[in-house]
Amino acid sequence: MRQAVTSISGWPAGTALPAVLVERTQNPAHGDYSVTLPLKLARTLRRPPMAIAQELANAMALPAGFGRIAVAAPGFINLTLEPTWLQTQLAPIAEAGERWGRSELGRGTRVQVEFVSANPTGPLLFSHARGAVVGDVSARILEACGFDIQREYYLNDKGKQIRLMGESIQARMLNRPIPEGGYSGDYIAEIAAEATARGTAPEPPALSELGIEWVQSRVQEDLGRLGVRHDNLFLESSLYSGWDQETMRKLRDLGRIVEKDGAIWFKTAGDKDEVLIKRDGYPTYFWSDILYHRDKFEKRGFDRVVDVWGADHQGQVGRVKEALAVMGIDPARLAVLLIQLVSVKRGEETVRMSRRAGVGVSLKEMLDEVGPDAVRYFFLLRSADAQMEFDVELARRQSSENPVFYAQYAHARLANVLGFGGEVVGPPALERLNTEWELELMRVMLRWPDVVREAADAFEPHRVAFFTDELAAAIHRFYKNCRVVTDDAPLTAARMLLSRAARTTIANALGLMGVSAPHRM
RNA sequence: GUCCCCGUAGCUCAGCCUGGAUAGAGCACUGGCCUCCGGAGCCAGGAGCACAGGUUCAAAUCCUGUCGGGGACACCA
Repeated sequence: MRQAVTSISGWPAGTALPAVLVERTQNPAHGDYSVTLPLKLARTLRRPPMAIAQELANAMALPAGFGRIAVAAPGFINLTLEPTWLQTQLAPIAEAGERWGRSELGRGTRVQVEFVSANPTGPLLFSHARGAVVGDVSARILEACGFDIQREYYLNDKGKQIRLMGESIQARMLNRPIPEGGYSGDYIAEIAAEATARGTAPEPPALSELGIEWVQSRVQEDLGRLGVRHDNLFLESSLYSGWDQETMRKLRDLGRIVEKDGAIWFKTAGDKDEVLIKRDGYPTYFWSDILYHRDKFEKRGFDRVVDVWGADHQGQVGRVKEALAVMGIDPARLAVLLIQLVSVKRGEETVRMSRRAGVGVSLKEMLDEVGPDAVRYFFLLRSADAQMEFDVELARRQSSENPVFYAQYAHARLANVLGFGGEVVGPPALERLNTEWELELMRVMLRWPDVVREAADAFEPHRVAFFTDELAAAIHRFYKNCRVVTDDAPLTAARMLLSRAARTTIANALGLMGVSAPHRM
């Protein structure tokens, strides 16, 4: 938040006065907000920071809600929210219900979030779930901020790997050795059995099609259990019925296409060109990515696009953005979230997973073992750009050591006490909500709309998880220290209202993460 | 060799973008708390910014370098 000031002594005449930036304090002992401008101006003004702070503090006009304004060494201005103001916020929060924390910042801006998009050559690995959760929750957060969101799954339904899968199934059916680089997992045998049962011809094209269908139904099943759904399935093959030639023509006209060594290349600004169509006639992933992203922006008209990719695709980001820029599409409209590797720790054993290596623990297995809530919450307790270790034993523990239970229990406790308290009689004595635990709880939950907005701005869903953890702690402390239902009717009514507002907030936070908010556990 | 991410408590991680006032949490460990709305909880305790320079009134945060872990640099997908 910014405050305007009309003058600062010593500030050079004729130049614009700086806005006074009011920031949240890191330490609650210093109040809720602080201003550090005096420290920053001290040198320019050649005045002691404390004197500037004093002057500004006297001159500042503050919005409603603030009580104390204090100057502190070496030159801070500290602002504290008035308890009476905090208390009046409770009814609106409880009243807003699911709308509490939502905003219209996006104003209908169309954003596509594309995530998972795993090759349909095998069931999902647990590592895919991280992208699924980050993508899904990013989409939910943007929706909460009023953006118009489409969730898309990009399906690589053509190309070498798909043919290879068909050949692998065929080999299985005919009891021949698996081809070089082919697929040999148990699911290939299952698909082969299905093909035999259906009487599908043992030829790669038909088998590839069946394989994709089989794998996709498993993928959808796993994602469904995780609470993740997509609005649109986009087929890579659809890029190759005219759009490719049209785009090729455009790039040719722009002088960006060269042919050499029997391949077709994209001329980059750097010294290394990139292959689009290989000598064997197959397109590269780069070419598909160009066609696909041009389709998103130019054909379908998304204002912004968020891609959730595995970190091993890091090298692609720059190239795709360059190609977009060449075609006149502002690359800043594309945001790529690179999801770092996940390893699974089970006791002493650690299994590292890499999409490329194609080995590891299946998502299905983890869903069976720890359940969707723990999978989602654990992924969200890490920022996406850090590698992480997933501790299975901790996640599956149905006890206090598990952070997902801590948050859910806070919700269940409030739900329980609200039921226990029954109908509220008489007006609440809001002014009596003045213990440190009650005020702390109010302060934490009033941050909720900012948390949502910041998580949306930065595409950082983990902020919601960390907020949830903090809120849960404030709820547990309040609950332990302030008995809600007593003979004192006005106080009971006030604490019931506080409980309702807090329950609303934590329910919304859990909801935004796609984690269930149980009324009893 | 070039580029990207990471290095914070015994372990797993926030905080870094936008520098501020004693650096946070969970797990583990130690000691307390159930006549009372749910003890899956609360209260108390110790311990940390990889290293070296620089910028600044102020550096975990910005800059440079070093070391360590992971990833990317294919007519692979």
